[in-house]
Amino acid sequence: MSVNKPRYQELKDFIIEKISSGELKPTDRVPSENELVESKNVSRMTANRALRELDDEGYVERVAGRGTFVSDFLARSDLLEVQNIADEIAQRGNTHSSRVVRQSLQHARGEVAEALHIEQGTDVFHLLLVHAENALPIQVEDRYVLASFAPDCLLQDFSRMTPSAYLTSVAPLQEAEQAVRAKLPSLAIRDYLDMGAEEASLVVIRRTWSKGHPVTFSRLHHPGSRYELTGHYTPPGTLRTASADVVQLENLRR
Amino acid sequence: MSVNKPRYQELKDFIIEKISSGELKPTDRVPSENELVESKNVSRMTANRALRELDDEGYVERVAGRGTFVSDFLARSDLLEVQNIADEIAQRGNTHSSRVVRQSLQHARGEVAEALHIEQGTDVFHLLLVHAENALPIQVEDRYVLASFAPDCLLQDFSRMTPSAYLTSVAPLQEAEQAVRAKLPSLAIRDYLDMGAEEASLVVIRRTWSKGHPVTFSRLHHPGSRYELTGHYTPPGTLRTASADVVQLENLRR
DNA sequence: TCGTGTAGGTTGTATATACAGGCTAGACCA
DNA sequence: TGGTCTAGCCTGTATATACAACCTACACGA
Repeated sequence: MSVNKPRYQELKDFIIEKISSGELKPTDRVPSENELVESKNVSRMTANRALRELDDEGYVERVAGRGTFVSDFLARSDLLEVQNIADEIAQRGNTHSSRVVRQSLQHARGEVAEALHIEQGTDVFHLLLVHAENALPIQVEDRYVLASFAPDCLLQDFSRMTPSAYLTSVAPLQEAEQAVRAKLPSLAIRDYLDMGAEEASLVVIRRTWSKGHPVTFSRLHHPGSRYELTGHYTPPGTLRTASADVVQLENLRR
Repeated sequence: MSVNKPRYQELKDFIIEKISSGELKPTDRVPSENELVESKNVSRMTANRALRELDDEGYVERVAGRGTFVSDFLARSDLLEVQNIADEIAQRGNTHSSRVVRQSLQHARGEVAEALHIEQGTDVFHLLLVHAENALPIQVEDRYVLASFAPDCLLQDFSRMTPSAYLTSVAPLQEAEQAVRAKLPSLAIRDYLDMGAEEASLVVIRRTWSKGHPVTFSRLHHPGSRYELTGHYTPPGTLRTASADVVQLENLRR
């Protein structure tokens, strides 16, 4: 254990703690370099390095002349881009619409309980939505949300705000894990997505964490003939994604 | 155009240029901070920032007391990890084997010519391999390689070294773009992969750049019932995460 | 009232300096 | 010969200082 960590790292941890605890929310102003010089008794260059690295890592955004501000997760995170299909569709200049098929309280069982790290029978909300791009169905969102995480989930109108937008408003999502599979769709899925008989579906299975615990588990079904996931790599290591004209999401990274 | 870029950025560009031009190869020693102070007439802190950021970005690795060295692309790039299925299989402790179905010179047409940004009829090598994990077929690699990029491609024994390992030995691959799709396999693919009649395939379509030009285009077909792509995201913004690799489905079968 | 100008805070960069700690080759000694 | 020690290079961090550019609120004047 590094008992003696560098002072710039202490500063970074100090800021990160304020962000992840909720004391500092997106768009909030972060102490300026000079304020850190005062309060933390460090030189300005040390404060500068801490804030600059937090900027590089995406925690904050800095504007010369104005200050340093907590990043707006909804606005800039690629994680969110992956999650919110409404934004993806809007980015392509198309119209998003969605239909809520189910919005109910259930007791978690089997795979869902396992994925969310909860006991069998724990309360979860079950959401089933069909998302459409220009009226053409493009995704079936089959989602389970830990009830204790978002108690007022049943009161939301998810035809107006997507579940992922709602969930990120409840608390910042801090980690996500996903798997992509190819499957033949069930009859129900095929029906929702208006798919042909000889068509495969692309399924994204995703789990999202907040504050160290998984809070939602979802299966996103897409018609294989109309949907693809795209990714773009630039070495070394880091992946960036760009929007394309086709229906797209992005996956992977390093 | 930013005529005046910061001096630390000039230093970074200077080093990156030496790396991508091949003048500095993986594991080669990079000029030390003090050497840059001398040769570039900057302060040590400026040289330090340049080298430290190159380290953060993965271009180089620094060892206190020894120096700064060019990263070994093959050893650490996730781009490579994603590409070389043999390594992925080995990482899971399993045995990789592959069978070369086709290894021939062709004239590029249609989609291939378009993907590689070349004229119709330009020489390309066509490779078709079946990769197996513990003797179970897992991937059909259908790859086109720009002939001028790797002239001795037909002489290679790809049952011993995978095409991607060979290609990265010819020149570092600097960029990759991929799309993931779900499809019903053709009869040939289904046969190669030993798939059932009611099974979808997961297809990764990838294009890789070297020195600013696309040099290979490939379609990687996987059996949908046995394989998935996984990814792991950690916010904020920078999806700097675990490798995106092909993983075998185990307990997730239903 | 409305526009202009500016003072002062903020980030961005660059330098000089200092000390700590890691690593290695070569000097030195037994 | 073989082991030890150290000088000298390297990175890692921290500070003090300086100047530029940017942005905003507010005072000022037409």
